[in-house]
Amino acid sequence: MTARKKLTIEDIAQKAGVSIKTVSRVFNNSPNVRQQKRDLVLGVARDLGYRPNISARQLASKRSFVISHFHDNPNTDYLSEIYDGMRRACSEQGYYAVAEKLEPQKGSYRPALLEYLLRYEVDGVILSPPVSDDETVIREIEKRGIPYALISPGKKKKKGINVFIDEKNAGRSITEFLIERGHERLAFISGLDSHAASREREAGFWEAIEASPLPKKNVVRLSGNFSMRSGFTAFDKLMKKAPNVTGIFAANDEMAVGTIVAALRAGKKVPEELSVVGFDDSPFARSMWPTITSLAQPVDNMAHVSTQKLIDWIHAETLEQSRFEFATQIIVRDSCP
Amino acid sequence: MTARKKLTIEDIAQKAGVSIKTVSRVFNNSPNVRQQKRDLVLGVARDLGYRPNISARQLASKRSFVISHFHDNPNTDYLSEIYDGMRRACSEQGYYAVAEKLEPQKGSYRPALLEYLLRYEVDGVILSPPVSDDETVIREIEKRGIPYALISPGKKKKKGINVFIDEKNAGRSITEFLIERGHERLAFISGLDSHAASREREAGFWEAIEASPLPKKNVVRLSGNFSMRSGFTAFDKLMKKAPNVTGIFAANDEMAVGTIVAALRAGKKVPEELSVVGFDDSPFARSMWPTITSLAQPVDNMAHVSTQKLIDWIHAETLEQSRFEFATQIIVRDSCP
DNA sequence: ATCTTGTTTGACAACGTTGTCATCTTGGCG
DNA sequence: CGCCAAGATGACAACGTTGTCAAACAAGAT
Repeated sequence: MTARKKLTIEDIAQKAGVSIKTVSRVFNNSPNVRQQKRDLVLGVARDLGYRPNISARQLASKRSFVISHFHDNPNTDYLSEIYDGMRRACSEQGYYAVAEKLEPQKGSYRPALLEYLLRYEVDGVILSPPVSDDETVIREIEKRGIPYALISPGKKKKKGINVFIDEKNAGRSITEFLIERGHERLAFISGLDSHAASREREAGFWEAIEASPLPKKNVVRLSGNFSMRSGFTAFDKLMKKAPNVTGIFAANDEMAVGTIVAALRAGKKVPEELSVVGFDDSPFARSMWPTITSLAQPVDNMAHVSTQKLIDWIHAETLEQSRFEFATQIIVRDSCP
Repeated sequence: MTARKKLTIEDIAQKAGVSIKTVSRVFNNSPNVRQQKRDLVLGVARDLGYRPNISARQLASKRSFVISHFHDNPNTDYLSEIYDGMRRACSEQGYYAVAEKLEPQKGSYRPALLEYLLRYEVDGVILSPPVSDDETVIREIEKRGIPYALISPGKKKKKGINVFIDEKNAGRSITEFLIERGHERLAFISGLDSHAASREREAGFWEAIEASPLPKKNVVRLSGNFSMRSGFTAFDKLMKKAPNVTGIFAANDEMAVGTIVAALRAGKKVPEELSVVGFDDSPFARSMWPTITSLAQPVDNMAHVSTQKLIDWIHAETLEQSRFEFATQIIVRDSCP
């Protein structure tokens, strides 16, 4: 049973009574094959359990069938969701999904990236924040004519695929959520200003404030860096600056956790005395106590779609639609019910 | 500059004045090549920047150059460390590292795993806990003659590579650490009993207790499931059962975080009134407040070594040493200084 | 019917390696 | 000095696909 003979395109061709080239066409969705033959070949292939040999394909077609995700974000939950989405799309199409971490050495990612592109001759690249904001890297990839997708708050000028949520709008809507719950003294804890996402979320926050009757002096802005620890620190500073704040919007869930921990330590009850909302709907948000109200973005799906579109692009060699916006959702939990 | 011609083995052979077969031998570390020629070829290859074409290699040698990590652990920090270690080892040797998540459907992982093994014909497999404890899966892999490595508390009977730490000893030593700090009323919060690692850590805990003068009635055992939330719940139960406990050993860091959060909420000061130690030295341990004393295992290095040894095994077709034990280290932080 | 044009099909040569096997060196030994 | 075994080298055929191009076929126009 182990010694099952390996099937080749030739076996299928013979069994179906066509040439190997026709089988090849069928498996590549090439045009100019009669529907009847297509079905026949597909049927035979399914019966015998045939799968095209990836290496031979690579060699003959000079493509690598590798899609590579370059990242430099320490949030492994986020990365793993992206990888899952990629993996699904890749496996549907017989591609390899690989992930490559970029070490931010002296602000330049290029050595590792170039080495990689050359070595594996990847067919497509996916970038996630913050490296997806790095113009140099994008130029480098464009220069080589490699199709790419950015998961990133989209500026419209890029050539590649761009999947994104409207970060500003999302920031605005979760702030409005806070305001609607009756909070009149608010605080925003920022992430790293170098991340476009953080800036956008903050812009949304201020939009909501402007649009509300709340006086600006009731509002405090603290800077964090996306880490749990920075949420913690921010809370302590907040208690000095504005101890009567009742609603906090942290630019991600990790900082929200930090904030809540600090609040508990300081004897503040969450959510009775202080409401906190986060962003990302990470596993933290579900497993913290109290569970955290957060803004969810469909990361897995974004990765899936971007990979699919990337593969379409590779095949078609032309890109019709390049920008894909995704809807977000506020997940209401205990930290701001 | 983009149009740099692609180099093949033939170019190197010509430039070095040898046959392509000799170049091939050099790049495969095959025996029977004079050292002088070896150096010559290597030199030419370096000068020209030649890299063997992976697909052609795969096709000709009938190997896939893919090492696949199968996992079913929700801890993405852990997984990502493993992936990093793998990736390093793979890239040193021109292999692909891929990771595949297994959905535990009705207790059987086989469909996805088999599909994968057949499809990509992986050269080697790495399993991490808990799937590394699944005998069925291991048998399935052995049946196909695929070299594999287990990252797992090692039982000695397996055929494959086994990298591990002595979980029991580690559990014992961090418990001793707690006892040495003068704690006399202790609690242990377990992970999932289905994980060998959790059982071993607990065994170590009890060993330390037995070896100490502490009466067993001063010791409480609570069951958790490795989640932050379960640490939280465990603390609440603990306060009912044994409110005067002063030292807690949680079987992983996430539960330690949960425990500390619950303690803060209950108004207990950590570490002044309650010390907590965790296990794994995950990013949580560093970013929580207070930072968490934890037992670190060299995951990245374990993954790196297991991948290297796996590749050696693939090349040698025989395995000389199969068990590799790694040292652990207690990282002292604020939660139990 | 016949021609034209476009669609469908297949034969065969790539693709860049490694495996096999035959041949050529080298060095030790009688 | 010649012989032999072991080591070093190379020629050439795989490996399983896709690309190219020519041939066969179908359908519509004349």
